Parts: sequence; C-alpha cells; structure tokens
Amino acid sequence: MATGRTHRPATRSRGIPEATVARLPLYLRALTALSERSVPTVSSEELAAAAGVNSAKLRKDFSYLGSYGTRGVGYDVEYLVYQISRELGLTQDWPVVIVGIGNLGAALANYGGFASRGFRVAALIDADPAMAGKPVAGIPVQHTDDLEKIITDNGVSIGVIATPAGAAQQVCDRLVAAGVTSILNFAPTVLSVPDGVDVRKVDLSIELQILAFHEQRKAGEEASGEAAVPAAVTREESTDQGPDGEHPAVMPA
Amino acid sequence: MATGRTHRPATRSRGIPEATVARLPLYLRALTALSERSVPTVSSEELAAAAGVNSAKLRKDFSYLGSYGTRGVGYDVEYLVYQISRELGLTQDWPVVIVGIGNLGAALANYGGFASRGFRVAALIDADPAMAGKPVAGIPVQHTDDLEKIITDNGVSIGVIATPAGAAQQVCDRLVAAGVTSILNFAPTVLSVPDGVDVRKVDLSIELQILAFHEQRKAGEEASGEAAVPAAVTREESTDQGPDGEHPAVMPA
DNA sequence: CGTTGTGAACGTCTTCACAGCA
DNA sequence: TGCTGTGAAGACGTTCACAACG
Repeated sequence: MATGRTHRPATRSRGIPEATVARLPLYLRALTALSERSVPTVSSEELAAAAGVNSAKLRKDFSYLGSYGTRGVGYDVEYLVYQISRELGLTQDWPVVIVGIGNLGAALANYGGFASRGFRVAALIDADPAMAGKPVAGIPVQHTDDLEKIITDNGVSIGVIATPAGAAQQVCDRLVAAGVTSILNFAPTVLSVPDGVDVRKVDLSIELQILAFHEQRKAGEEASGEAAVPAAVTREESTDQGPDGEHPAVMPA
Repeated sequence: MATGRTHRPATRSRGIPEATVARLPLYLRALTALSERSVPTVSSEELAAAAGVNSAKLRKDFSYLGSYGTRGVGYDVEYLVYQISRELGLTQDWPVVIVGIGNLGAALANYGGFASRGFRVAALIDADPAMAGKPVAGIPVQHTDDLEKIITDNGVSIGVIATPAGAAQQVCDRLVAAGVTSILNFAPTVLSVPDGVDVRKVDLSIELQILAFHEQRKAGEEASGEAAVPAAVTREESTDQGPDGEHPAVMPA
C-alpha cells in the first residue's frame, strides 16, 4: 500500500477540457486524410461526420482552441492541421521507449501510427537476455539493466509498458526515477506513480468485458417489441438500449 | 459517406450508468486478486485503493448493482466476484473471432487475459492466403473467404478487428452482415455500423497523443513556482495542472 | 445565405456528508 | 462503533438554438 494521498483539488484552470483533448487526435486524423486528398476547406458538419462525432460538439471543441473557422465557409484544412498538431505538442519530436518486447511490444514497435505523428521509438527494452541485440522493427532490443542510461541519454519523457502484469510496477518505478513523466500502460495492473506523472492505460480485456455487458443486454431483450427500427446507419458506439424494468433478481449465493 | 442518421435519443433507461459499467472490470480484477489470496472480505476503502478509484465512487457504483455489502464490515469477496461477473455477462462463454493476424492480431490471440474471463478465441481470420493453416497461439488461421461461415458455425457475436485501416470497414460490414453485434476495433478508422451494433475502439496512437499534450504542458511550466510538492504518491492519472494564463498567441499561417 | 461560435439548458458523473444499519 | 448506501450538491460534458458575421 502506498503512502499519503495528495487530494488533488482538480484545478482544471483555464485549460482545454480533457474530453476535448481526447478528441483532438480524432479530428487530426480526419483532417490529415482530407489534407492528403488536397481538400482545401471543410465544414463542421463534414468534418464531424469523418471523425464520428456530432457537429455541435466539434464546434465547441474548436472554440476552446480559438476562432479558426470562417463563417459561411468552414475551416481551412491545412491551418487546422497545424493548429491542432501544435496544441497536441506534435510539432516537436517525442522519443519513446517501449519496455517489454513480447507479442504486444513487438506489435507496438512495428505500428506505423507512431512515427507518422511526432513519435519516435528511441529504444526497445526487455528483461530477457536472449532478446538483447535482436532487432525488432529494425531496432535492436536492449537489456533492462541499461534502462536508466537509455532514458537519460535519449531524453525520453514518455514510456510504454508492455510487460507482464507482475513486472509493470517495478518497470514503472524505474522509468519514473529515470525521468519519465508520462506512461502508457498495457499491463493489466493499477500503477502507483508520484504526483506529476501521467498514466494512461489500455486494457484489452476490459474493452471486451464492456462489450459483453451490452451484448448480454441485447440477448435478454431480443423478444421485446423493438424490431421496428428502420435499419438506418448511425456512426460508432450505438449504446443501444431497449426498455429494461428490473435488476435481474438478487439472490444470495 | 453513409446514409441517414437515426438521431438516437440516448434513452439510457433504468440501467447501470455507462461510466460504472466501464469500471466493473477493474473492480473484478482487483477482487479476483483478493480472492486468489483467500481474502474473505474487503472494505470499500481497500478495494477502491486496489482498483485505483476513490471509495465514494466505488460505493456509488456498487449501489447500482444492489446492496451487496454489510455495514460495519465490508463486502464479501467471493460473492461480489460472482455478482459482477454475472452483471458483465462473464458467467457465460463468449466466442470471439479476431480478424487480421498481423503483429497486433497475433498479440491479441496470445493474450491470456481473454481466456481467463469468459472469452474464447473461436477463430483467427486473415486475408493473406499464405497465412491460412498456419497456427497462431495454437489456433490455425483461416482465410477471409470463410468469414461468414465461421461466424455462423460458431455463433460468434463479438468480433475483433486488427486489420490495416483500409480493410477495416469492409471487414466490419461482413462481420455485421454475418451476425456480429459487438466490435472491438483496433484499426485507426471510424467505423459505420447499423443501429444496434456496438463498436468500441482502441487507438494506440491516440493515447500517445493525449500524453504528449500533457507532457507539453508540463514542459511549458517547469519554471513556475510548483516544485514544492512533497513527492507524495497518488494513484493513476494525475492530470496535473499548474496555472497557465493564455492560449499561445494565435498567429495566422 | 450558410456556417461558425457560443450562451443557456440539459444530462451525466463525481464527490460530499451523513443517516442507517450490522 | 465502523462501514455501507444514498440523497443532495457540484463539476463536467453535451446538445440546443440562434446571434454574429464573412
């Protein structure tokens, strides 16, 4: 068990809302696609459709960044790409280390989506001595012993943990001690980090469990009068919900 | 561009809040760990710490499931494991197909976290004829041509898409047409699905971009009076935020 | 005229604080 | 007494609807 809590008064100052930040990469991706097709301007309606959100939300999001649109016309694609990139900090280069080069770590190392944004895989690190020196995605794997030196030498501030759950906290502690202040955690563990360090987690099995929950709901209601939906096409995340009266009978074990 | 929108009035009926559903897997994992250590009961405070949330939130979450605790004592670990599993639909077996057996797909096939919950990898599917028959994680890869038959024969309702972005929508359409109603999408694309189909997406580069945003903020404020924090340990997601006055000067391209 | 930018209304999620119960 | 369960308050996020403006 860890030490004291700092209570964190959630001083969300005059910054961009977290929900908006989480959508900026989506907009950026849609805009990049438009840019590649040499589309010069785009309306909030069109861009929203491409990003899978509704247009009011998109306009509100953009309003936090500034007034980058032209009334009656829309947004200049190139300009917006630049502004969002800058806001996200992607105009600079972020060296990243990946720790744990198993199946997942290797997949991450090979993933093209990193390099295309400002991320550069500076090093791959694994605890298995047999892996050392072997190239994965063209980058030689280095041993965990050298973790601190690798972080320092490369000025790494973002680390990706793709180790088994048991090793994750220890790796995390070492990353943080060496100067990493942002961590993307793929291991199914809750990481304890000092104040000022950001952790985001991606848990594959959690996503499936959430789907299972909704799937179960659907199955339980298939007989209900509901089938009258005209099979229209919506975008993403339907979170469909027919009427359901009660909790399914609470009976003690 | 897709067809009409159905507007979806967000009829979140008398169900469990989505935010709560998203945390149930976390509680379940923490509880499973306690169960393995044969801990009989746990307080909201302890369990909350183990799951990385605060205790008020946890109690509120559990209150949506029913009154499963004992005042003055806490929660019975085994009983809660059962109740949450049932609520999530994990007491039944969910056959899952993974489409796109590249680095990521292989990592997913090998991921132990699926089998341990109620998920069973029923089939691996890839478009590359050279992959056909080759076993990955002990399961022979099958060709995309047989997708519909595989779905039907195995009664699959949950599909995982780990293909390149370009193939994702097409694969999605075929999955849905064959009867899949829940999709976990790893491809960096917005999927269009009919009403009643759930899509959840995991985008590795988006998570990194969100980290970069916060990282940039930290760097911009390092000189501010702030360093006086007593290095206390908090849990997860600090979302640290020092004071920041202005948007960084809006200058046209 | 068409589209942005935004106040105001609304809904959802989190946190507080304490009554109620074992 | 100690911990759960929950109303009430507050923060946050989304949507509406329209004024502002190129």
